[in-house]
Amino acid sequence: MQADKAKAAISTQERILNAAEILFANRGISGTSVRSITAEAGVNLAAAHYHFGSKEELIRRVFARRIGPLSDERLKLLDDCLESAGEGPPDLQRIVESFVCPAVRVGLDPSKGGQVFKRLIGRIHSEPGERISRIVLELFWETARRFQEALKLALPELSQEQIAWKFMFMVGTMAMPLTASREVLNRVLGGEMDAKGAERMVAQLVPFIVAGLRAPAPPIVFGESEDVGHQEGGAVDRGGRVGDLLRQDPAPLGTRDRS
Amino acid sequence: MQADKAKAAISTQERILNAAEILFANRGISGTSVRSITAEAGVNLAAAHYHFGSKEELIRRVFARRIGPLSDERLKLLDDCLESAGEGPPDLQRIVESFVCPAVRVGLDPSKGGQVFKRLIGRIHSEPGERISRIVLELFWETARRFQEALKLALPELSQEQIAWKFMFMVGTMAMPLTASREVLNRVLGGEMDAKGAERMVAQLVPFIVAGLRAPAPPIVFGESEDVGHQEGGAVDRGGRVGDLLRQDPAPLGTRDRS
DNA sequence: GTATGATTGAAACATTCGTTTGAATCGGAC
DNA sequence: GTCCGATTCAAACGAATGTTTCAATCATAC
Repeated sequence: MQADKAKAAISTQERILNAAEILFANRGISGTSVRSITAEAGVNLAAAHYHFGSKEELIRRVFARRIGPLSDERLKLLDDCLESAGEGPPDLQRIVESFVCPAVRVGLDPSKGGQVFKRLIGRIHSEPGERISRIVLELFWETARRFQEALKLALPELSQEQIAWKFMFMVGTMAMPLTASREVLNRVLGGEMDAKGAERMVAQLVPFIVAGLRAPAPPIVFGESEDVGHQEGGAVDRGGRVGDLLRQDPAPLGTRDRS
Repeated sequence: MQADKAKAAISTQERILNAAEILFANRGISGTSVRSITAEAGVNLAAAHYHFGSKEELIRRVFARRIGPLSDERLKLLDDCLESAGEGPPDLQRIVESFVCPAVRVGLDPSKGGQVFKRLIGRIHSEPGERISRIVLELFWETARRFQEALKLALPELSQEQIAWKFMFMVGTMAMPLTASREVLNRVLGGEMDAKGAERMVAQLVPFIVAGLRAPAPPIVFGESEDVGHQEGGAVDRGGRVGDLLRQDPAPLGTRDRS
């Protein structure tokens, strides 16, 4: 009874947002119609436009509802990390965990949509298209800025551009397992993906990112080759081979006929 | 004249594929209509269905045209790498370069669409939706399998699951800068993104991935805490804090009201 | 030249899209 | 009860979607 009441107490707005979230996560945004959202929500079509005005505004609300709390938690953890670091450089791993764990945890909670939120969060960082990326960017930008600042403190030897790229790599590394469909995950992993598997994923993910962030990158040189000092770890470009690889004949990727 | 002839010699099929590629990269797949493709290509609407039968088949052809040569080149570089390694373990950095550089180079070539192909390649690894991910998966799967094998040779101490996750991280790390819209890139980087900037990006990207792959990850434990041996690099989970972070109260991300 | 098959053209197909309309219904305030 | 704003409903709007049709056109072989 109480449960029924609670269920019935879900407002039309929330039901629309919940349905939209599920469909956005599964079919993408352009691939989801307002009609399918209202049908899934069990409400009238006009209700969507009555409460949100337009599909674009509905999209914004769907993402904002999740990005807001997500950003709050990320920034709270980041603040804790920065505070306990005092004057010294903050702990890199804690910065990464502050960014990654809140996003992943939502996918682990079985009481919620489970995979649904996870893929939506993943899509936040991967869904393209000018309109959508602008929505996400404006909601996500403050968090991005704060974490780049923190990375700069933890890795003071890096330039601003290097920080920006590394931050982007971090986002991408995290977004990929979150975005991937269950089908792809099962195929790549060769088995079902469960909550425990997700936990093991994070256990791999954080060290991966931390090591990547710490990796000595070649200074921004204007020549191509140069004896880069520290070979430790081997993660250093060896005399411009990457540059060479990038300058090869690009024909096989170009206008080669494949009619 | 020669140029005109060459221009005019572009078949209708190719013009459709080229236009579709550009629009897919810029607006996404669901966001691109067949009409907009044929309009951009300057051909009749019916030509698309005459040559490709359906939009789905057109999508498949657009991606196959690029993934094919891309996979060929990736695997060729990988074979070179494995061959020169002989019996011993292959060089990890060369494996990464074999995977990353062919994908990035296509975005550096100014004679082609430039950003266009790059974003399409990026989208290959990020565009979701059951249909599309299945298309990409079947085209990409062989390459994924081969590179995971190579990673297993280079990192024999890792389990199959760990290899799978690390491979996924590598794909995500690479896909993010490729997928991101120019607007996002400019915002994050604080300036225009040119060919030289892309080259610097790869110079950061490869060391990031290599270090991430090499990062000692915690063994798959069933308890939560344990003294992990090598602290080198610090990229090791310290006594289950990640696990703790993942098990916190998830309320702020859940059904919190934000009407 | 004609005949033939491949390709293109303009138009329409039925369906779905986002959005709007106006009447019907609901829940409280008075 | 009456009133009124908020909400829901069925229905329709025009535009856009993927697809099909069929005549017109092209290139080429005869």
